[in-house]
Amino acid sequence: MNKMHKEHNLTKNQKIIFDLIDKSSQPLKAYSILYNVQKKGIKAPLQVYRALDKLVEIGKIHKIESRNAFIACHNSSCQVAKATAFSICEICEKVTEISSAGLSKYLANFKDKDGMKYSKYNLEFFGLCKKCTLK
Amino acid sequence: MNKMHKEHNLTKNQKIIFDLIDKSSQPLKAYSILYNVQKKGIKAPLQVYRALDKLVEIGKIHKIESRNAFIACHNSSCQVAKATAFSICEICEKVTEISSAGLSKYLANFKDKDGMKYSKYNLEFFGLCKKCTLK
DNA sequence: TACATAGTGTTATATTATAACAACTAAAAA
DNA sequence: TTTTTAGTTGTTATAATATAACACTATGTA
Ligand SMILES: [Zn+2]
Ligand SMILES: [Zn+2]
Ligand SMILES: [Zn+2]
Ligand SMILES: [Zn+2]
Repeated sequence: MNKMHKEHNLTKNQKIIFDLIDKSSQPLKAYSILYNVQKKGIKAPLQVYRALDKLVEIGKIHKIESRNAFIACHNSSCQVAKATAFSICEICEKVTEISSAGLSKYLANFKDKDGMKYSKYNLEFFGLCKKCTLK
Repeated sequence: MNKMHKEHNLTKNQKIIFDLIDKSSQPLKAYSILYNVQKKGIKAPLQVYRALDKLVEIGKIHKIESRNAFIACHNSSCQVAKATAFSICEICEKVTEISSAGLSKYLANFKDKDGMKYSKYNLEFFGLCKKCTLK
């Protein structure tokens, strides 16, 4: 069976956990994931964290650092595991992955004072989502 | 006594903890701070976290989200508490606050697909610092 | 003074994450 | 096929990070 670019054969635990995150409309926290997959035989935190680590590594999910939560990648899984940007609503906690060619390009090419370029970044914007702005 | 713009009279605990962070060459973690200020009478995690929360709020320090660690602000304390950018070395863990007018401007004006602007952001770049690049 | 606001000290507890080790599985090398 | 290897699993225990709740104290302001 020939693997396509970026295709990863998830293991059982990885698949269970990815499916849960992927179906969720908001980021999920590790222990909430644990609670939700216990009926499927995943009993310990470490089983969850191991799957999360792997899924992050291969770019199927991203960690929202300011929230200690995990969201499925929606940028075609994900050319940019190393270059992530999110908007986070400070009221309802809705999180959206930003996919902007302009932004990616700007940040990928950003050099600091010393002329140093970076291999990876994570950007989190905070504000109010549309819904919460109208309230 | 008239307060100047951005001047904050730190309380005893806030001052102890700010001084420690300010003197440190790298970001400090909450429990390492606790350990280091116990001789000064700060005995419990909550005393540390309360001071940290306040110092973050007024922009004297920033939290490095991906590291759960705290660093003193070096952008004149800090016009940009709500707009932070750091570079993080993935080998030696050195963290530097980036102060780039171009970057600030770009991000402050960034609008997503829906034309939404954000009131706040945090950006963390990862790579190798100069020293570690040469090794 | 009286009141409000913020900070303190304390104990207990919640939440997030990793260490250590034995066992299993799949794939690839011999 | 057997052997080896790398990766994953299941498990118990524990480390690291962060907050709840409550009584009390300081400080500024009306
Ligand atoms: Zn993505
Ligand atoms: Zn919202
Ligand atoms: Zn700053
Ligand atoms: Zn370095």
